[in-house]
Amino acid sequence: MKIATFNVNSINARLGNLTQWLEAVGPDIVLLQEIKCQTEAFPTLAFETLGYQARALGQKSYNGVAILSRHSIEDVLEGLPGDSEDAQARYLEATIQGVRVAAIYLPNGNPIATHKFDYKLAWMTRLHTRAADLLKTGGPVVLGGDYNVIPEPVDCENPAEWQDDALFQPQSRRAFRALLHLGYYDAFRSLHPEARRAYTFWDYQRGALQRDDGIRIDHLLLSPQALDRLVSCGIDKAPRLEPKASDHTPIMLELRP
DNA sequence: ATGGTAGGTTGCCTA
Repeated sequence: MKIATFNVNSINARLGNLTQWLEAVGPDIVLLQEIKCQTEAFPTLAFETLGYQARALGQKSYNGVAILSRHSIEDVLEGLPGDSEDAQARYLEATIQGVRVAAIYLPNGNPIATHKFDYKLAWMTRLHTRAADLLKTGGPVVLGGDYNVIPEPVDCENPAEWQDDALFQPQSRRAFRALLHLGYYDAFRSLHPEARRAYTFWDYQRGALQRDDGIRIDHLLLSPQALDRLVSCGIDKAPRLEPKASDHTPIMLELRP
């Protein structure tokens, strides 16, 4: 079973790019972020035509997550537990073929001297709690999404450039590491410990793509039971090179049955 | 030190 995560930066702006990629690659499950539309406005029909069911959790203008699946989507959880006041659409969880999956759009957190960074860290604390609960089920769990965290210096081309950025702050990196210490595995890093210049995001600005000035911030975290089934994991750079591309590119893994 | 690009909304915010 192939599971991918892809921050599309507007589902409507990316409909052509995304459907082309789905047809070319044929993932079983796709975890989407930044759909940037309201739940009811999600273009479900376009995906049903390609054989995918869809579940979305959106809001006006910003954020928004969704799950596409060739298999039935069950036991959906909308929103990250832990703060009933939080209206931002950043978390969607479901069971597909016995695997518990989550589409995560972790807050960016910039600028760091503002409440936005506090919100990011608080959100990561809530994610930690939820991730711990999911581990206790003892089943396969795949937490995929745009974590907005550069885990290590090797996960960016130019660490100095990110020194004052929320994505590379010690607190952000520590909170990401804490998820691993719970017992989760970074699928890409587990299989490719020595990989360099393995990026999932290149800014639209300053010719970042042309200079390969990227960062690895889209991650697939696996419970031990999912890791046991891990066959492969890779970043597909091709979509980022297409016209009208998202600033992110998908990362995908395969689980054996 | 600044501003560069993209998307959605609306006269600007987020990334």
